[in-house]
Amino acid sequence: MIDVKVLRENPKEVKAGIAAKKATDNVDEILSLDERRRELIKEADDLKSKRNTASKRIGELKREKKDAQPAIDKMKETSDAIKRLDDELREVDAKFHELLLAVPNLPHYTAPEGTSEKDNVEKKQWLPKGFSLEDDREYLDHVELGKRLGILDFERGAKIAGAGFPLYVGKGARLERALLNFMIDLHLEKHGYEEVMTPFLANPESMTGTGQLPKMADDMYRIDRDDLYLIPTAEVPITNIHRDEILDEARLPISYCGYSPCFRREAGSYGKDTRGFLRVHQFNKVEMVKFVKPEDSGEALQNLVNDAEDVLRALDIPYRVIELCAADLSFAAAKCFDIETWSPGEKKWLEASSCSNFLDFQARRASIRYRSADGKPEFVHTLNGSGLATSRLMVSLLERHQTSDGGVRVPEPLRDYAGFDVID
RNA sequence: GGAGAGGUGGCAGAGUGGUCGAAUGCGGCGGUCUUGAAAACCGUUGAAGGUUACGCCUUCCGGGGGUUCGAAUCCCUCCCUCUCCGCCA
Repeated sequence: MIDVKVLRENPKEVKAGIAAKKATDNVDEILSLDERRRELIKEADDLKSKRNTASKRIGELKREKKDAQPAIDKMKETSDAIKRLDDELREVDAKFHELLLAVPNLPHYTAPEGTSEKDNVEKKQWLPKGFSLEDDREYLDHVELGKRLGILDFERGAKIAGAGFPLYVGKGARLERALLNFMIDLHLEKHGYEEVMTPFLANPESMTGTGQLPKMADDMYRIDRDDLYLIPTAEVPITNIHRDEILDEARLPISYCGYSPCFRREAGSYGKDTRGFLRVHQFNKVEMVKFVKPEDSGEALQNLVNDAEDVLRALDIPYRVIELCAADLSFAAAKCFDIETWSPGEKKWLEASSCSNFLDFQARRASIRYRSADGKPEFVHTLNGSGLATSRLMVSLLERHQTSDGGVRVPEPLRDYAGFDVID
């Protein structure tokens, strides 16, 4: 959530940020509601002050066994007036909050300008030794490989739940599990994260806290009778661990890492990237989340990206890092780097990670604060990044490490986890 | 799922219609004492909003709504926690 004070004082900047994100500009409406809201608060508060004084007086009269009726009759009018003002305030305030929650985070001033994903900036490319993107070798794609080796069964997954719900079989299932465990252990042991395992369903408050609601409502699976959502990412439960808390300054920075399945309806993207793992309704992901002091979030984002990259270097998988331009930033993000892995079978880059700095945007929505040295509670900055999502990572892994005879060589760091060196 | 009990400040725990933002204890912070520390004693110690100034006002006792001149206290509703029973990985 954006700071109302910023909105009041710099409406032009806010409008520019909204425009850069190609979001709906409701700034003027918010400002007029804010003005009305403050008028009502002032009027009501003044009357309440009166009421409190008179109320005390009535108490005194009663105790002295004097006639309090005239005072009570008079108070009735004041009370009615307060009720009317509070009723209107409630309406105005609800609308005000609703609109405020719909304002996206503003792009960070260092985020590249741009009008679409075409303006994203490639920051780096990492290729394994001896690997070339122009390799003219014939690569089988992951769907073909998975079928031949009997490790992925998309047809039966579809039978069980529907298209986009993958079924892993045999060494496929075990490789997936190995991958997840390897990534989690790497982040815990080498990068200093603390592991969490969270609920995979979350309530509307949590979804609003991280910014999935209200905007992404149609992209989530919802369990109507319990008013719960299946999480689209572990970012939601992990960030909400500290919702409505004031943390001790000494506890920061906090770095959590956790596995979760992710559920996405992918509404509106039917027919796009439908093959195999490219776009699925359920996938596995290891997520990293950080809570830091405001002055540390810039550096924390760099570390987050590096922690994710580390996985790919260890697995010897080609990747590149992209910085998203303002127009391509998600609703809550101020700055974001995507990591894309190379798919030799598809001959294209696949988004396998997204590392974002939200500044105080989520913290404000979820009320996550810390007590600073001078004793005043302040909002933390939150960040998160995939480290990484296995679905697309699995595509790159299988295709990149396939052998000339149609098998797959398991990257060295995964062998102990998997219990085998090759799939053939 | 059924029955019961309960949700109050960082924690524990009083408070059943008016002087209650809320006793008391613990913890935290500051001070006195001390060579230093402990103990003891004294003081202080929540958040949000409004106004704007460093003062005043308002709100907040699980969430929401209501009754009343006035609600932590009464009513309705939802959520959560605990105990017992049932079911179950």
